[in-house]
Formats: sequence, C-alpha cells, structure tokens
Amino acid sequence: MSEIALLNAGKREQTKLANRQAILDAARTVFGELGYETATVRDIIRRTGLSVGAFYNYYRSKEEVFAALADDGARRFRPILHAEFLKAVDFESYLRGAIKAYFEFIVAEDQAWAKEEAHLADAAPYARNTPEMMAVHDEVRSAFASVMERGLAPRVDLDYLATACIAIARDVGEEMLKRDPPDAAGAADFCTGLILHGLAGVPRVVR
Amino acid sequence: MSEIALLNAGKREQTKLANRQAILDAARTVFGELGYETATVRDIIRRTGLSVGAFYNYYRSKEEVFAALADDGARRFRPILHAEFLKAVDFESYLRGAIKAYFEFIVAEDQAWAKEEAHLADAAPYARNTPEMMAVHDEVRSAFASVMERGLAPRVDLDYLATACIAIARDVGEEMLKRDPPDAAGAADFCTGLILHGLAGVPRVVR
Amino acid sequence: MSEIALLNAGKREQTKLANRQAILDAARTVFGELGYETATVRDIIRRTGLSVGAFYNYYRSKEEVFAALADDGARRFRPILHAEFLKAVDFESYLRGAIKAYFEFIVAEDQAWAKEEAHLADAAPYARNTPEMMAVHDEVRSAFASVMERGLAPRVDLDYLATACIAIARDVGEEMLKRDPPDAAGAADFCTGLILHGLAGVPRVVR
Amino acid sequence: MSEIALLNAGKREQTKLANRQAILDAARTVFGELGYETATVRDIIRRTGLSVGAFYNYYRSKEEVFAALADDGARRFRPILHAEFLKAVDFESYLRGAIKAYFEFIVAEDQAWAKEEAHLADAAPYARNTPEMMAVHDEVRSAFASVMERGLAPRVDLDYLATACIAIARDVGEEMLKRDPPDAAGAADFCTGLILHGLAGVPRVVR
DNA sequence: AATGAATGAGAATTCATTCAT
DNA sequence: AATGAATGAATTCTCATTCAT
Repeated sequence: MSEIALLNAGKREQTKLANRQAILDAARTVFGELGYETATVRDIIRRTGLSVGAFYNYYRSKEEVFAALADDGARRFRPILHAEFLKAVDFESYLRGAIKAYFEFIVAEDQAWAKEEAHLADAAPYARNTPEMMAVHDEVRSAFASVMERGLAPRVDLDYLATACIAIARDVGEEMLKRDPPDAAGAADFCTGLILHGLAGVPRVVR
Repeated sequence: MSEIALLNAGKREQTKLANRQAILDAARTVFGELGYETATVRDIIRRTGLSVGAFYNYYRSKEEVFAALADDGARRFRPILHAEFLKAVDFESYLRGAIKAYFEFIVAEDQAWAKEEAHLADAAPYARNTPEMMAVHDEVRSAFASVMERGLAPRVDLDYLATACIAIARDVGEEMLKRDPPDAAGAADFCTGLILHGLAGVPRVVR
Repeated sequence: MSEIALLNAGKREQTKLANRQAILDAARTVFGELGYETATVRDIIRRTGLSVGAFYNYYRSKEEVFAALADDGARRFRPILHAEFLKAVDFESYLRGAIKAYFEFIVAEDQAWAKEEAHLADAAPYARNTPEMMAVHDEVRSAFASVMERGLAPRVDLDYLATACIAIARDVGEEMLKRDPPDAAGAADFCTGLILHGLAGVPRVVR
Repeated sequence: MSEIALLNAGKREQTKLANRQAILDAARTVFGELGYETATVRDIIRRTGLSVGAFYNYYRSKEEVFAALADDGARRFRPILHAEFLKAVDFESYLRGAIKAYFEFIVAEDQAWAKEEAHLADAAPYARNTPEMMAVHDEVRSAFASVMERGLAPRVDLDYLATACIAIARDVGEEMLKRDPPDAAGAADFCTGLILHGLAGVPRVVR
C-alpha cells in the first residue's frame, strides 16, 4: 500500500462505513414499507444509489441485512432500555421510562428517513413486528420477571404481560408516528396509564 | 355440458359453494402458516384437491382470496361482536364480552386446521395481523366511540385505545393459542383486567 | 374430467412426452456444444420453442436434466452393451462388439441433432466426457472384470484398462463424428485393433 | 512512485515476474480443481495473496490466463517431449520415452499443489483436458507423422492414433495421480505396452 | 503498479396467471 | 366448470471487469 493510499485509508474506510449504514437505513425503510417478503434487494439499493453488486459486498444476503437490522436496532435500543431498568425504583417507573424511551427512539429513527409513511398502510396492511421489537422481546420479558421477583409488581402471567405490553407499545407507537407532530410523551402517558391503571389511568381528552 | 351434469344442476350449485368454501378454508390455513407473500396459490389448492385452474374460477387472484378471507372472518365475527355490544350494560361488560367472544372464536377456528402452529413462528416471525382482525378494527373503534358517547366510559384517545385493545387481543390471543389447552376464558380475564384496571386488575398467579 | 378431456388425454400425454424428450434432446446438444457450466437453461429451452417455465415443469433443475441425460443415454446404450457381452465368446469378440456398438450408437444419436458440430471445438475446447460415457464406465469395468475372472483375458490393471479403453472410445469416437461420412466400422476396427494387438494390429492406410 | 520503489527498480522487475508466475501457478491449481467455468478469478488470486486488480495488471482476462497456462505447460513440456523425439531410435522408444516423460511431468506438477485432488472428481466430473495436453496434441501428431514418414512405424490413421494416444495418456495419467504413491513408470509401462502390443503387451498383475 | 470497492449483465429458479383441451 | 401445462416477468445472487484512490 502506497503512502498516499495509507493516508486515504481513512476516507475509504469512512465511505465503506457510510455505505454499510446507508444500506441498513434503506433496508429499514423498505422492510418497514413493504415487509420482508415483498421488499426486494433492488428496492433497497435503489434508495442508496449503489449497485446490486455493492449490496452483496456488504451483506451476504437479503436475510442477512434483515438480521443486521434487528441487531442494529436492538444494539442501539437495548442500552437505553437497560438504563431505564437501572434507574427504576418500582415497576411503574420502569414501565414509564421504558415506554417513553422506546417512543422517543422510534420518533428519532423515523426522522432519518420518514416522509413516505403514507405508503405504509397501503403497501403492507398485514406485515408488522419490526426486527427491533422482536429482538427486544426477551429483554422486556426478563425485566418484568426481575421486577416481579423483587416483589415490586404483582405476580401475573409473565408471557401474557410481556406480550401485551409489547403489542401496545408497538401498535400505539406506530399510530403515534402517523400523527403530525408525533407526541412521544403523550403516547407514553397513554400506554403507561393503561398498563398500570387501566382505562381509568388513561389521560382524558377534552375535545 | 354432460347429461349427468344437467341432471344435477342443484348438486352442481352445491359443489360450487363447497369448493368456494374449501378454498377459503385452505387459504386461511395456508396464509396463517406461511404469511401472505410466502404462501402460494398452489399451496392453497393442494389442500383442496382442486386444480390451479379451479382456483381462478372462484377467485380472480391470490389477493382476492385474501380479501375474501377478511370479509369472511369479519362477516362471521361481526354479528357475535355486535351481540356483545347490544348485551352490554357498560363498557366493562362490553369489553369483557367482546374479548371473550373473540378468543372463543379464534380457538374454534384454530381447531379446524391447527396442529401445524409450530411452523408459524418459524415460517413468518415478522408477519401478523389476521385479515379478521383488520376487518374488525373499525367495528371496535366505533363501538368504543358509541360507548363513550353514551358516557359509559371515560373520554380518551379513541384511536390509541382501539389500537391498544386490538393489539392486546391479537397478540395475547396468539400466545393463548400456543398453549395446550388454550384457555380462552383465562386469556380474556387477563386482557379485560388489564384494560379496565391495569396491572392491579390482572389475575394473580400463584405458581 | 369431461369425456372430451378423456378422449384427448392421450394427445395431452403425448405432447408431454414429446416435450420432455425435446428438452432432453436439446440438453444433449447444448451440453455437448457448450459443456455443463457454460450451457444455460435458456440455451436449452430456446431450441425447444418452449418457455423457461416449461423447462421447470419437466425437470426440477439444470442439474436434473443433466442427470436425466446420463440415465437416458445409459439406459438406451446399456442393453446394447450387455447384448454384446452375452454374445461374446472371448474378450476379443466382446471388445470389438462393444466398441462397434458404441460407435454406431453415437453416430445414430448424432444424426438427430448434428449440424452444429462446428461450434463444438470452438465453444468448449476443454470440456468433455458425455454423461452417457460416465454412466457406462462402471458397466465396462465390470465386464472386463468378469471376462478376466473367467480367464478369457490376461489379468492386468483393471482400472487402467477400463480407463484407457473408454478414453480411446470416447476420443476416437468424437474424432470419427467430425468426418464425413462418419465410419463407425472403420473406427471400431482401429480401436479394437489397437487395444488387442497394439500398433501392429491397427489397419494400415495406403494414402 | 515512492522513493523505496525507485531504488528497487530491479527488484521491482523481479517481483513482476514472480507475480506473473504466481498467478499462473495458482490458475493451474484452481482450473485443475474446479474447471474453467467454475473457477473464479477470485479463487485464483486468493492463492497468490495479490489483489483482484493485480490480476488484471498481469493478464487481460480470465481467458488469457487459461491460454497462458496452455502456453506455459506446453513451453515447459515441449522441449522434454522433443528431447525424447531426438533420442528415439524407433517408434517404440519414442513412445515409451514420451509417455514416461509426460507422466513424470504431471507427477512433478502435481507435487507442487496437490493434496486437494479429492475435490476434483467431486467438483467437475465432466470437465477435462488440461491446457497442456491440448497444446501438445499437434506436437504429438507431427512426431507420429515424422516417425511414420521415416518408415519407423506402420502407416496408420494418424489422427486416430494421435487422438487415441493422447486420450490414453491423459486419462490413465489422471488415474495414476489418484494413486498413492503415483507410479509414473508403471503407468508408462502400461500405456506403452498397450499401444505397442495391445492387451498382450500390458504388464500382468498377480494379485 | 496495487488495491479492493463498485458495477451491472446474466444465471437459475419461482410463481401468479392464462389458456387449450 | 375443471384441468394442469405453458408463460414470462420478477427475484436473488454471482462474478468478470473497471476504476478511483
């Protein structure tokens, strides 16, 4: 490698990272819009301006980007989630923190690509469950388990609870993103209230 | 048309209906197992013993069966749901009735094909939302609206509420189906309790 | 199935068989011209006038046609070969019979498609070994073994002998096909003579 | 150009040659293992430690290395072959010498990379004819012609003879390489015996 | 020269849909 | 109507070759 090349290695490496990330971002959008099956590799790379070949330089298969997407989302969200877990003094504070954190996370994500959310409902009315959510499921479940273990929350059916909470967060989160502007705090209040105290705990609207 | 066919015009008509239903049932199973994209028309007709050509005699496209499936599920479930609505004296009774009815409905549906639920998670870990649920969404939303209108429930964000309730019912329902035997009443108690009174309202487990 | 359909079943079945054979024949030609790797499925079906899809109605993969080709060639040649084996009174008569039969076989095959032999050397100078020959290899080897067992031929290195004989038959056979007209008997005499008595046993040419 | 490079112009030239040869050697191995079509340029350069780009500095295309390989093999083998021709007093001695030389040549070549010969049959059961052999064909043919011209061998069909001899040498040679250890002399005796005197001239085995 | 990322034509295969029988 | 072979667009992935650094 020549001296010049050595000096430029940084720039090269930078481009590679940027491309890798660009593909990941495009994949997130496209999978989000069309679902795993319907989305094609061409759909993904079209958004990056790269070539089909380039895609396969970065990911070995369509399946691999999908997995990477889950890893990526989970890797970035998990620490946030865990921080809430550590901060929490009781179940209520954990739940409120976790859900708010999640909604803020997806709003931030959404900003990056957003705009074409219109297509969403239209294109894939039957595909859901983001890779991120899937990856986080176990995290949530065991956080709940731990909280109950410590007597900070009533002992209830853990699988149902985790399932229900994730379902609420996922779908209300998605609903929130459709609003302009999306109100993470409001949505979090709604979900937390519902889970903790049921209908009675949910914020009233005056309208 | 052969002589025999002419003589059996009535039976013919019957067969037509039976075939139409057979395809619909097969489609429900197959879409359930594989998801819309992964499922093929051949997968569907294979279960009916009919031919590919016959499929297109009854439905114009793969998409159309899917839509018909939603209609079918909704058509059969909607009256049940509405009966609960009429029976209900307050929001609580409506909710409990509706959810219990839904869970019993899907348990019954499940019996028909079931068994290969194992494939499910494996085959399409990221595709959900049964056609039935989708079709019922508006129904539920307007039932909630009506209930609130009548002052039987606190005024809250309706879209969030409908979304959350459907999310819970869908996912906890799915979770319930994995258990052996599936306990519709128990799951309904869980969901109703959660929605009405939050965590505190959820049945305890002793374990 | 209607009466008409029943009556036509024969014609249908006939077409299917014809297509299957057409694909096989096209595959033989194309693999012969281009070699397995270079030949594409489209190359094959282009010769049949069918569509890509039709190819996959008859064979599950490119690999499968290749295998079928071997089976086909072997299935048709093996009985001929075996007949020679039974007819033979000594090694010499077996060898002469077998080689002559082989040459006549490939001349006959060649007639069917022929013509584009010109491409051959040009297109794939480095790919050889027809599927047929490969399938027949073991047959030949065990025939040799049997003959030696019975003391009808000297005991020599069997693998070398089978290899050498097949090599000669294959390549001289190919050479013969290039000539116009191909002289199966002459080529067979050459090979038999060479194998049995060496150079001295080979027919002289006057030129 | 860096200072160091300027100082080492001579070494540079040397490196160029070494790289060229390294690529050629790698190509021989890889083509041998996988066949021309299956082998990729990356397969080749991977063995050299060079980069894809470097490959194209030395050879304009995959096809060109293949041709160069033939040239190379031929260039190295031809003198050996010709030496045998000059040494020979009659056809017998020429043939024995040539074949033995060829077998020793390929055994030596094989030593260089060898080991993974197992893959061979597995990877490309239907592709053969080393570039070397192809390049030598004419050489052999004209040597035979010359020998016959001089009355040292009976006049026979020259094309058939050259074809047959090369076929035998190629395939028995390949067979020999599979044995451990490969016995060049034994295989040469076999082939020479067969070609000169036929079956009767082939070494007996006792077993 | 060397490097290795980028390119894009092309390969095998699938599958919704059509259509002759 | 029923049948199932035929169609061909579309999909994933590969790989020779080019090109910016």
